[in-house]
Amino acid sequence: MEYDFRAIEQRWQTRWNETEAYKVTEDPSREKFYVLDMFPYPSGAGLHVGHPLGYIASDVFARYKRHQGYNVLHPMGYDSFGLPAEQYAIQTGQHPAITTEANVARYREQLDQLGFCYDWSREVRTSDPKYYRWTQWIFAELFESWYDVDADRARPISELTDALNANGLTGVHAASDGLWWKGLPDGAYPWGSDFDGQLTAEQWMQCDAAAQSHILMQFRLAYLADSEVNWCPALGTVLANDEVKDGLSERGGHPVVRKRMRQWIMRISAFSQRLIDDLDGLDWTDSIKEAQRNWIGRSEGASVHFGVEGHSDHTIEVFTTRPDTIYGVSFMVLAPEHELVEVLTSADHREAVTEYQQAAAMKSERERQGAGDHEVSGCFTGGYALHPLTGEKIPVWIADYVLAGYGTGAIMAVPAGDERDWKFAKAYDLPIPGIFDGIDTDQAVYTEKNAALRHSCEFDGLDSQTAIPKAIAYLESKGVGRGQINYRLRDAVFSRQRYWGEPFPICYVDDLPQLIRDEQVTLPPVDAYLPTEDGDPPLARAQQGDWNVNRGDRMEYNTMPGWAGSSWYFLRYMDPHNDQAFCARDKSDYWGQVDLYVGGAEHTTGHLLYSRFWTKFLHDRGWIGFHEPFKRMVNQGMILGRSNFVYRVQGTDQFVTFEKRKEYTTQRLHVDINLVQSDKLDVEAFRAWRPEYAHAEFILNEDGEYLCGHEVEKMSKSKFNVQTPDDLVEHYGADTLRCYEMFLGPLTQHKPWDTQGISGVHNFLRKLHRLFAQAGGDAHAKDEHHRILHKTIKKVSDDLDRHAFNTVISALMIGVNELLDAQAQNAAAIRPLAVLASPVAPHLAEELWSLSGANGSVLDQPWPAHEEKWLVSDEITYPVSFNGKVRFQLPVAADLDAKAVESLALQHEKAQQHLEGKTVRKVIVVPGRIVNIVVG
RNA sequence: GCGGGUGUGGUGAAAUUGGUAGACACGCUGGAUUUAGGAUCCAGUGCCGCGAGGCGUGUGGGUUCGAGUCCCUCCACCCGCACCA
Repeated sequence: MEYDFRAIEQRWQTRWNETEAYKVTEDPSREKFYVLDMFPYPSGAGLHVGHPLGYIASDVFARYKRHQGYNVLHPMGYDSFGLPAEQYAIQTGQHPAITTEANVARYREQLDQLGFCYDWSREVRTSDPKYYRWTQWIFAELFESWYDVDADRARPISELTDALNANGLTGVHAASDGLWWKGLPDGAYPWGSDFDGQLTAEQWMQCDAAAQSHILMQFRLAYLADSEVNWCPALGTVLANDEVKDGLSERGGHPVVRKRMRQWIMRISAFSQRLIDDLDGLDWTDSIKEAQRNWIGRSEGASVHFGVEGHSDHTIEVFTTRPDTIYGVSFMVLAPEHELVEVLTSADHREAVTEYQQAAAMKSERERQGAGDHEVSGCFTGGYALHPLTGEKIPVWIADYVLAGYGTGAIMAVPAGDERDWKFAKAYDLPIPGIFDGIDTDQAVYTEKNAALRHSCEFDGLDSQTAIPKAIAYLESKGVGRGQINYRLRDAVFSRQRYWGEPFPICYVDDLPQLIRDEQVTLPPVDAYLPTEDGDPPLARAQQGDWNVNRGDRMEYNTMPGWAGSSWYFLRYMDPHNDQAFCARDKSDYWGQVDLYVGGAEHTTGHLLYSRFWTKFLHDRGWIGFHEPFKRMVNQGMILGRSNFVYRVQGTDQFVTFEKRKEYTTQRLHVDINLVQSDKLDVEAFRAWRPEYAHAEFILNEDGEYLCGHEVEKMSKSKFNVQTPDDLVEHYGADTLRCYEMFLGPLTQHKPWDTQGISGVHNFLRKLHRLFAQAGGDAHAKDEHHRILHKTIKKVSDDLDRHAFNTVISALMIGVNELLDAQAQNAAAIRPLAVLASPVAPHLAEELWSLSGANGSVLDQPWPAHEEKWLVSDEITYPVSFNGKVRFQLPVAADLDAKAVESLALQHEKAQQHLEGKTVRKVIVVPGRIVNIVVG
């Protein structure tokens, strides 16, 4: 009987659908296991062979856990809001929902043919109003929350209002921008210009409702503020930092400039320390954890206040990680945007300063940060700061290299100990006070921390490690500074000027945002998906009657960013149809954290950070019982494509074969891999491929063939090297593709895609099928068959436990080969093999299970346990080595002790040859492993 | 520059705690069968050597009876971050 994979796969997929084999429900009597894939954005291109790699791995693991008796949650859905559908809508006028629907259908078809064990009844789509209703709800909860720094958790805003009514801000540490009152609009507030943020209850009560609302806005976790954003004129939208690469938009590669806009912002910075600390408990790779830490960018140091000469009402606050070097300060630098530049600039420097500021503002982020070459530029303000310890006058400069967005936007420059300060001092001929004993900092900067300090008064003779805490204490005692921890992580801009995203449940009354909580706001239809002529986002095009809810003076026109919906989707799978809550607490208590999260490592830093942030928030507010979403994560490597090239002779229609390309001046062009077989080009197909090649002529090799060049690179449409799973499933079946992708190599490694090897895996499945097809009930099962089977059970189980899917396939191949050689024909005896194969080849496994005469579905079978008695053998073959080089094999009884093995080894005739004329210095016998004889 | 990772046959790779390096596959070579094959089966296949044997896990060193595995040095490549005070 042949292995008819088409019939088999069809039959069992139908059966699974009929029996709802993969539907799961909460069952407190069983332990749960949650296996999650990073859900895809349904792009128009469909899946290529790289996409399913992670899905297959997680599917294999989910099935394995199911066999082990776990109640396995393994859902799938779509991150279906996004830019490509919107761009397509702009070009064609087609509503993005239609495009998305079509793409989702295509994805589903491709996923279905691979036989995944997803519980599709739990499917989610972020663009479905029934889903984004709850994304909006979480936003609303964030809006209605503040961060209590002392309790280190988020709390309802009503509790802050209560505190303000009672005691003002006294005794309350609410996370905010440090100078929160500066963010208030101009208006009547019951305090003067010397207000320092210590709001009293009286002051709070004197504010009218609007003023109070503005004050509360400074503390909400989702708040409105003017902020400098990455504005992409071509896309008409704001981009997150991780959507900008080298000053260009990641999607489309359009220029990005900085612009101040009123935006919704998420106060993720309040969670910085927890986002760092909680990494320790996660089973993620070091590189992913390190990327999280880098992104958050904690640094310890001190904030120090410098006086301003002639302006006793101002101080310049700086952040430094090296307060010990404070006596080495010879100048200060402010970011060009720093608010004190106005104050400090003297009349004779005003023109130059203004010019420098303008030049800096004109530059894009890209030019300012420069692609590697950090040119020194700056401008003296003419103003002076006063050293907080010596009272010395210190010139104040402005320069590009100080960033407005980090720290306080100002630094104390210590050229002796900081590379950038040193370069700046050299460029502008500023003094470099030597503060390190025995080190000539005129010649080179010294950034290490080992040297003793000098010319530093109370810190003289100390190394940095010792001096830093002393310096902080000293600054504190003088009232000019304090220890401080700084984070690079900035609050996340949450507004996008796009159509295809979640609308905010917000309207404005007198420019004050009002939450809409009693009714869901859904996306209104618009006549075009572009900004308005006034530059408002596309939603501003909606007419009054187009909104299903229309309140206040106007609705919010922005939509939420892509990461909104993807930050909590793992929770919705637990309770996907709940219309009373985003997820019932008893459901999230049962399913809990994701036990295994599988996805690519690319672009995940932001996703993980935001998802962890929202999880912590929902936990703080008591909506869920855990504070990290993904306990364990595995990042699959990228599958690379193998591209083919043709070589066009410059300026002609002639194409020269790979071997002769050097004889001409040629242009290397990607050619569709479907026109190439084993690097040989089908020249007729090539002519037919594109009109410009219709008259192509070919310079062939000796064999009369056109040979293409090749290279391994990322799979992409533009490189014509995309392999879709569809052809392979058609040709070999889903089980073969599944096994092959697993067999390719370690899951986490990048690897080139090469279909040549697929026949080997297909062959294995055919042999497996043959093994069961020829087995009968009355054949005799020999001990050897049991030994092979139990060895395989152990190996496959161990390898699955450690996610070594490639060797799972190898182990099964070995088992099948050996059982065929040993003529194992007893159906009952080989039956457990069907269960072993079930995670990787589920369709065939069902077929084998039924071929072996068993009832029911293989899915419901417990995972076989190996029996130790079949693994022990009564004979062991020792490799015997001399000085570490193996010379012969020595079979002995397994229960022989080391001494006896040693003497047998030494007596062996081959041993005698190697011992001739030499003395035995030592004999090492490692029981069960090896014998090593040291001679000399 | 900083951080993370990877270097093993012609190719993808295996070797889980230091114990026979190259399992399992692909490819290749030879053979059988076949009208033919990109089908099937058998044998061979790390390199050098007729052979005995020697050499082999990016480089150089170290620890050890024994190193792909542990330590140090250097090299190459990939990924991430990057004027972060």
